[in-house]
Amino acid sequence: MEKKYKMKPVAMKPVSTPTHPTIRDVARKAGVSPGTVSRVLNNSPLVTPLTRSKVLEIVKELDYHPNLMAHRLSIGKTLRIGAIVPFFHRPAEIERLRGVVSALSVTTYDLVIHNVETPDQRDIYFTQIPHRERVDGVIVISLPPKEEDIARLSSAGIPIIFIDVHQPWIQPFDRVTSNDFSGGRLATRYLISLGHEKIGFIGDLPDESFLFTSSHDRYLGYRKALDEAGISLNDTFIAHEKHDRYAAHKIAERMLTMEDRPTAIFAASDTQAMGVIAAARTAGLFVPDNLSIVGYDDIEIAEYLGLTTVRQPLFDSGRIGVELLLERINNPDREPVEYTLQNEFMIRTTTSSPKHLPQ
Amino acid sequence: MEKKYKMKPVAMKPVSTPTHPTIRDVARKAGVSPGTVSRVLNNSPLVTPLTRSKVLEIVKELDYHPNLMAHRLSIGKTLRIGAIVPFFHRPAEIERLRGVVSALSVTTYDLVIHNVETPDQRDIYFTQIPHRERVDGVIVISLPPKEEDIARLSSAGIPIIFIDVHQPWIQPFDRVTSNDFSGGRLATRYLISLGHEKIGFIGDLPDESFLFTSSHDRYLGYRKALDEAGISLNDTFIAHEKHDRYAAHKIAERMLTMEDRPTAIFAASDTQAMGVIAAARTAGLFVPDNLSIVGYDDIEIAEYLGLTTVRQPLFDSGRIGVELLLERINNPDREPVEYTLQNEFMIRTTTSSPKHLPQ
DNA sequence: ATGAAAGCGCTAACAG
DNA sequence: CTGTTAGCGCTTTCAT
Repeated sequence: MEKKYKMKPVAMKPVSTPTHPTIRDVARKAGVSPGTVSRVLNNSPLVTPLTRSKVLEIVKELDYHPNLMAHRLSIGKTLRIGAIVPFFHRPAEIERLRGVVSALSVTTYDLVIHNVETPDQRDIYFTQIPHRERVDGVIVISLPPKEEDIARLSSAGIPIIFIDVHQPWIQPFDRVTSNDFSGGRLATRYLISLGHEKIGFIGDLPDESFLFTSSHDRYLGYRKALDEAGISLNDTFIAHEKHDRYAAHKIAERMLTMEDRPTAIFAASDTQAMGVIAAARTAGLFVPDNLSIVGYDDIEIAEYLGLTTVRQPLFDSGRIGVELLLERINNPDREPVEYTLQNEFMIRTTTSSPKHLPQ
Repeated sequence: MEKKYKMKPVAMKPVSTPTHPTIRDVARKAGVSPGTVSRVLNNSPLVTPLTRSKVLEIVKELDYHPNLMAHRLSIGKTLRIGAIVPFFHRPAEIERLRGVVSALSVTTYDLVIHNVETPDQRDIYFTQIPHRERVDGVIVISLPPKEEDIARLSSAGIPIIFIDVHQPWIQPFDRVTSNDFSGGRLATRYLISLGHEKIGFIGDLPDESFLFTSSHDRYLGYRKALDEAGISLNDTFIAHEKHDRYAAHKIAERMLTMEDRPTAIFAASDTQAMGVIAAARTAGLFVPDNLSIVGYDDIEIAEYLGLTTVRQPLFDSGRIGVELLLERINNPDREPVEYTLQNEFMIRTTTSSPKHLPQ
């Protein structure tokens, strides 16, 4: 009755579904109780060295591995961190993610990545992810929630850290930021200090769907610096285009072939600065003698290109974001903090004083 | 006895640890059994439309979300896919990962990423990850296991797919590949067809630690094409350097300033081709008139640079990898398959017939 | 220091 | 169709 297949004991693929040893198997074989096995596995001090070593021996012998899901259900934590990140192939986001991955890799937390490329996806993730039944905390990178999402997010009661998000309504949350306005001002001031007065700006289109603010803030910094230097704004030197090398290239080319062209261009990102560099070449302009170029971000390729740029600590933003998040997980009642990272200005070879060519 | 704190029922921060509604709460409030709630949640056809809607109503009212860990423990699956990927900031790996993320985003599986930057990490992940208690399947990207790992990997009995791994000892596993040898041959043949005979090659250093083969296979393809065309190998036209723009730049510069320099260079990756482009500029050579350049991969920036290159379907490799993996998860006994993706040759503007300059 | 037993929240027979 | 009842594998009091 009990052994229908007694005659063919090896019949049903015994290998392909090898039922894994559980904590009970270990316990039985070690001659202890499951509780004790659990204790040694969790480094409880309440076990005799002898039993501990005995248990560990059996663990090795059976090649036992604890069941993750059972563990997590039992302790009431998911040990998962969700990351919501837009355009996760972009160099700057990748660099932030690397910081996150790196910091998380030395913990027991898993990272669950959600890539956002459309506003729809953004909305989905912002409503679905932040539930304690799914993750213990979430890291939002460069992606502002809508103001109307805030209530839900905070009532979800789950720790959230915003990296590179500046909307005022996220103040109830932890955040790590850097100052785009001052970065933009810094870059522009440097060009001014070099003697430039005709300074162009190329940044992103005003963004309705994602509410990104970086490019605009850098633009405001640019205006501020000009204003402080008493240089009046020239609209033909200012362009807002898609965040994209091509678009930057095209518009820079137009700008550089004007009668009265800028002698320097501040691009709101290194990606766009690359477009400007190429445009200079197309226009027959030497960098930096005929045109100075400053970028923003200091993505990996910037150094290779010799691009002068405003370096924001991308990797660190991810790393520190994780740290703050884990702190909050352990101490949910702490006041929200904002951790501001300092930019660094990287002077390389795409900038110089304007050389006056023989007319 | 049972209610020690009867007099102070609201005392201990009731908000910061809001105990979430469980399936029982829903059941009770809806006047049904937990089983029934579970059924509607899992779209079982065995529920009356009436009770279903009733239950769903309560679900919404209570803002109930099922506990992931409990669900997964109960069904005996982790619903997790592990990805082991080296140098996950590199454009080609990112593109593969994007394919993976994209394919997984429409499933219930989570992706757990493990970034490998050292042989140690590789070893750790190859021994720890592949356990059914942790993930339901694993995707290995561009990272060959050592031969000695194979036994453990297959005896772990967990579905694994290798993307871009060519070692013969992984044949027991599913894999998606593209043919680097034929890609290298293709690129070189094209240059030959253009009339080039002095064709340089710049590829990676022979790699001891990770056993990467792509660069070497492309090199073999290069040699094959030359051989087929009856062109004899010139050692001074061949360089193996770190996988890196700088290194490629430097070595290309040396190559291009030789007395007898190549008229074309095939770089084993677009990244290295970028170094060659820059070196040409440094050396005062116009591309393509004075120097033709072919890359490999077709990473995003290649199109922008107008780089002629061998396109391998990176995104698709990830996407298809996921598909094959999920198929195997559902059908563990299927024969191992190899899915070979076709390369595509992208002719752009860095290649032309060699122009004979006036000596 | 260790064992026994209850329970984490869900699913899946099994009855009815 | 729905309710009841065992688990899934681990942790954690509570006794001893």
